[in-house]
Amino acid sequence: MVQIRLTNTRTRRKDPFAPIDPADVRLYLCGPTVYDRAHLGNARPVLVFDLLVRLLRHVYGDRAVTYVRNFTDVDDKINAEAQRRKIAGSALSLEALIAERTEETIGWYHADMDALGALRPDHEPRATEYIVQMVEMTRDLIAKGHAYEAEGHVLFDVRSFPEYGKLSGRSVDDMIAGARVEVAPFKRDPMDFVLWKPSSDDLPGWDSPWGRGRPGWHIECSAMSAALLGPHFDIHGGGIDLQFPHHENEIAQSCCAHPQAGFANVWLHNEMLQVEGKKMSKSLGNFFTVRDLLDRGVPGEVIRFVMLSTHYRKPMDWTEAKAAEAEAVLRRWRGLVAGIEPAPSPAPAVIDALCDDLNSAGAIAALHELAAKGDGAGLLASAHMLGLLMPDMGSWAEAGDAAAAQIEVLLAARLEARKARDFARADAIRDGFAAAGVEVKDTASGPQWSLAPGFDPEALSALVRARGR
RNA sequence: GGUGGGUUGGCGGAGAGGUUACGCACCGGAUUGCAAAUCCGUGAAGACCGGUUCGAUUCCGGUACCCACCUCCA
Repeated sequence: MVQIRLTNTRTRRKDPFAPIDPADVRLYLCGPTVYDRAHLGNARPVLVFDLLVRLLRHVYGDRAVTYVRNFTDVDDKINAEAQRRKIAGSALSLEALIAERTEETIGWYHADMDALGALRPDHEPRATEYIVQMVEMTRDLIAKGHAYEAEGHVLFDVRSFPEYGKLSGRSVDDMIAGARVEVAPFKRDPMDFVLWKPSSDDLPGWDSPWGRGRPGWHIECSAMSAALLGPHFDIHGGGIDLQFPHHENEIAQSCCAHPQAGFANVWLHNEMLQVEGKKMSKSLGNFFTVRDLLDRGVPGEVIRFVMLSTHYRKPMDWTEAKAAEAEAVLRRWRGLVAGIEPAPSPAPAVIDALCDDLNSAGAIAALHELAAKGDGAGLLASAHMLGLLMPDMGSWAEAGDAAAAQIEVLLAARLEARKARDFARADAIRDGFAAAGVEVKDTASGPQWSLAPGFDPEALSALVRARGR
């Protein structure tokens, strides 16, 4: 069996991956807060974990992997959006407005991630479905002396957990010295964080031993991972920005609630996304969602390819140039594998690259080499390993039947003109193809065509009409 | 101020203590009515300063610059 190696944030090393139970490899990815469309940065951990899950299933078997990704549907941003709709005159109750907002956002999220070829996780728990478990875990943490109640809040006592800060390499004292922590008067220590907080009447809330309230952000992942994967599982991940405080706090909660379990063995964090060399932000005007790109005609497969062409632990720069290059490569490859059945297994070079800390860029290089050798079957099987060249994701690269028929007619006319040595006429058709976004290649076995990025069906029709004159 | 990451050829982007990464672009050749595509081939690199070593772009130390996190954030 091949050996997978992964860089573990906890150990700061690339370690051989050894599952707790090879028959049930368990992963948890921190999912989105469902208050708005997913932006491009949200897609990165999804694609990294998608690749990881595909690799784990390849190595350990399709049924031997359990992949959990949550939806955070308790959040002040969701509440704010619901309140905005209420103020705007909605007749629905606040609870109904919140449900409406989260439902539609989850629908968008599924549609957008599906478009990128990301497999759905085995479980997609919502925070609101696990309030009971969160309350129970909070109660347990108080009983074990790791949390305390103060003014309707329940706070985690960071000083009760000596390991606090280990994941992110910080010490509580250093962080306090940084003087950027919010000091609430009822906290024993400025770094203590909220497990439960009171809700006013205009906010969603649940009954608890500490009154009507709602959970803090971090407790949901501790409660849901324990419920679905158990207190000890294999891999936990997300963006590097979650390393602190979110994952640090999850570790504190889970390890204190289940002292012997160990929580997640491997912590996997992806670096952040940039756009044209700059941080993606609303203020810089370079902020966009996955849907924005899809609507602009950038195929999901192209987004996926660009994302995978940079190693997950490096900052990834989204540029128009990369998208154009990716599109050209995918068109060429799709042409190469058209009508070919995939080989029985992916190329060893591709598996080796992926096993080496998910070296997707190295795997893509190996795909290039397969393509250069003309090994279409190997290319197809190996690309499938990366979720590329999938049969159901190629419609963007294909012409409709009508366009195909028109192109065939024009190709026949050009051939006729060339036979008659009427090169002016033949070249006019060729130029027309180029203008319409149809790429024609004259090969030894006759002309082959494909669609270029700017394909224009109108221009093609006009070309057919012009030929009649 | 604290923590972590980065700096590779024209551009993108990997691995490896010594042997071509790979892709795009460029250049030369084959091919073509001329092209495009394709094929063959050439060239081009590792921020800076030290150290270890027979040998470092790869390991170690320092400097500079960049980025992220430390506050909701993937």
